[in-house]
Amino acid sequence: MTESPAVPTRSVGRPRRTGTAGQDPRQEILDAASRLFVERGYAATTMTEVARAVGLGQSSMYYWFRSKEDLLKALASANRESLEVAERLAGTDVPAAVQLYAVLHADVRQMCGGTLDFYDLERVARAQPETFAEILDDYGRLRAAIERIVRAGVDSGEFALADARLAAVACLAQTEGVQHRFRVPTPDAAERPAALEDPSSAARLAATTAVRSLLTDPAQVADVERRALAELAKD
Amino acid sequence: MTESPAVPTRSVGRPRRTGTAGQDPRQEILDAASRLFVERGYAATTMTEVARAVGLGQSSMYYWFRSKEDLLKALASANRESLEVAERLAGTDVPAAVQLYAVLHADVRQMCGGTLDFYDLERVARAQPETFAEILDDYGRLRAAIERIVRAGVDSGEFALADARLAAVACLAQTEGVQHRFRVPTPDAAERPAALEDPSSAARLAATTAVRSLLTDPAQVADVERRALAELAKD
DNA sequence: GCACTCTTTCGATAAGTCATTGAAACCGTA
DNA sequence: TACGGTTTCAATGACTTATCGAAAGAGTGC
Repeated sequence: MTESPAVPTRSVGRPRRTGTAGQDPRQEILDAASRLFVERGYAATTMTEVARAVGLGQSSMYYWFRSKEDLLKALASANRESLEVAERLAGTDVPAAVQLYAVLHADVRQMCGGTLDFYDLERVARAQPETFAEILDDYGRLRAAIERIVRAGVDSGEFALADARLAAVACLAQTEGVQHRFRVPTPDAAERPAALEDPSSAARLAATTAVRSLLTDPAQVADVERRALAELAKD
Repeated sequence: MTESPAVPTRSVGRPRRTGTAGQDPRQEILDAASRLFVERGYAATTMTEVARAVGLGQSSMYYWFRSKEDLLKALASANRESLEVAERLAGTDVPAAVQLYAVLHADVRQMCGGTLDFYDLERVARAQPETFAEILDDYGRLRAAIERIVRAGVDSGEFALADARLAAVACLAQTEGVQHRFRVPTPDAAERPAALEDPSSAARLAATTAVRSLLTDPAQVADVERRALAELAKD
């Protein structure tokens, strides 16, 4: 019986009332919070509930995280995958439509894959701009990148004439809206369409819709999608 | 001095500590709440703040409204203008693209004109389905109406082949997303584009984008817009 | 002037939230 | 066995929504 224990239950510090003991409390808190945030949403989840889920008292939560917002921040994947995609494709001769599709697809996939509703995160981030400076900054850079791509597409004739700034806002509104609808069942409680079952499907819907709304020749959207997915697979 | 008082200050019931006296406290509460919800958002506004704004004590709020959600509900315009538009155009020979544009335009205009963020309202409504049954029901009917229009458009050849259910979700995601971005400054704190200054502009952006993403021939969107706005002006 | 009702407001209070603080409990080690 | 480091807890504060009974006025009939 000299095996390494399956449950190390490392015992440092005062033991818990519940008797439980995790090997990595911080991670366990993140896991539980992640689960609960998905189930009930950020605002409706209390620190007491998260604490109980990992066998801790409410006040002990604040040993591992300074605040509830801190917990949220730790769950928010800071660096947007979509930004990396945008920067990787920036200098290349990949058509603007393909670039836009790839960026939007990556954006939606990441948002849907995470445990947080984008709008929840946005609300808290806007209330604490210093704490979430990195995330807010990333958002601005993503918007600027999309704006550049749209402008390039208009110049090359791929996209119909449009206000690039407005088009970028519309693209992001689309991705964020689809993300929300992916995460939250429709208000009328109708079942979620099968095509919104997984993050990739949601990403396809949002990217296809947004790119199609800009294309001069919408028939090309299938081709654009194919090439964009190929680009994304290059990682 | 027998003039009707400019400020009736009707005096029924125990006088207020503040000395103030409104002629229609319920309406004054709604006005103050409306203003504060726009400024700080629903969640961040406390009943105490609303009470103070109208010169009442916190607990007196509950004489006029059963709860904070009740206050929200009173501010949420129950019947969606967009639904009336959809029903009015339903049987006519107005092209599907025009119908869709008109419905989405009306939807966004109403959402942006109101004082509540759609997502705030949705969150509360989902937590209290019985109380907000009417609103949730309206949402379902709107979605169904959009689905019908999309289906008709695909049949007539105006729209490219699409899953009507999914397309409807994408349309609503677009309108809701644009509404949110109209209401809340972009997270990166960049100034709001001039074209998002008023509800009608936001409505045009969302409707144009959504309809264009469906049209077989996107060049027709200008014409569709013209006809749709003409239809809306018929009221 | 005096009860009586009706409307409206208030103060006190309950229960639940996030967050802080100082003490307590356990480990390893000198 | 005393001491420092780590982790937990109980107690508590400030703030929130919400409830309750009492209180303060107007109007009415007498």
